[in-house]
Amino acid sequence: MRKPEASGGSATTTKTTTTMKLRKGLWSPEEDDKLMSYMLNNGQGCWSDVARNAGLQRCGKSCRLRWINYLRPDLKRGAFSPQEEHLIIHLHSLLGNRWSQIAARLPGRTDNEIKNFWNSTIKKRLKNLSSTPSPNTSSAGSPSADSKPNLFGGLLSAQDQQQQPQGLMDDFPIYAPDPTPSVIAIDPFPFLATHGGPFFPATTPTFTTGVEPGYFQEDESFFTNLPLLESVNATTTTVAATTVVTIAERSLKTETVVKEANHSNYLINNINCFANHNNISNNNPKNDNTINAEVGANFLHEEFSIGEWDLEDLMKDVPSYPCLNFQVQ
DNA sequence: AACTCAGTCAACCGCGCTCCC
DNA sequence: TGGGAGCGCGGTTGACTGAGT
Repeated sequence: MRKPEASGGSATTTKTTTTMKLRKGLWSPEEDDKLMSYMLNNGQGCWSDVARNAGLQRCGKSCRLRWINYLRPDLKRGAFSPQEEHLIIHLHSLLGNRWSQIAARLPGRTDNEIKNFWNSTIKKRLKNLSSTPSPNTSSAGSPSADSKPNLFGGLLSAQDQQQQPQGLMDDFPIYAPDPTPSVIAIDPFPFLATHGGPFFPATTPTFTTGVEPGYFQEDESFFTNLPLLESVNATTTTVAATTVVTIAERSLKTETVVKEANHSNYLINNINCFANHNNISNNNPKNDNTINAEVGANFLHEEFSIGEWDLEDLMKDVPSYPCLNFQVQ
């Protein structure tokens, strides 16, 4: 971050507005106040006019950025929720580095925020995962190709997943439409429910295992309509537990190949790890932040490849939010 | 307490697109 | 049709911060 130039510094000269040196660097609270009150009173217009009329010695571009990334009243503050993380990963797998398009589908988040989050957190995590050998490979002597890294700090193997008793994965949250019908129960945008968002009912339903009648299934819900790459490839059997991993890896342009392995304990560790990550207890999965989704039994154990797809077609059912176009009428 | 270093994130930069004259 | 202005976007920078030593 840059230090704000001292108010009244080089910018406050006797020069005319047009020749006045424009300020750079961090915004002072006074500047924020000016821009905020101007925007609330006048709405968005030509940004150079905004800068001029609001009495700011900033370029219009800087004003625009400050407004979009910081002052906009509909911004959501705070850390990304696990659901948002997953959604970002999923959308990134579909859209690539089109941060603005990803942000348009994450209400209250800015492209800059998402970009930073991706570059600082997710990217690094993926990098670590891609280079993390399986701890069970000590006997094998080399990192196992049978193991599958996940984003949540461990490794999953396909056979682990296959061999786990059904129900073990019940707390593993997913957002991708599963081939099995009884899936998906995450509210990615609780504030939308609170504030009567465009795609969710005014009251947040309690998400429990299985389908919420008349909710995700009947509405044009976000997640059930989110095109999953697997569905794009049409022939791939999907397992929820590996979906995030798969998508993330795809985003790194790596082809996912899941083979059989024998790391059952690892799966358990990973489930617990992820449950902890989401503040979920396997014994008592229901709390205020419950992410409770049932995964199908179709654990992935087949190979699939990355194909090309039509972006517009992929995204046609994914709602976007006009939050980047705030304008006072 | 002092220092180092990695992580975070606000802001800038440059490019490309669109619109208008 | 060409050029300039404005805007949006993605990449990058660099100051700040907190953890580790």
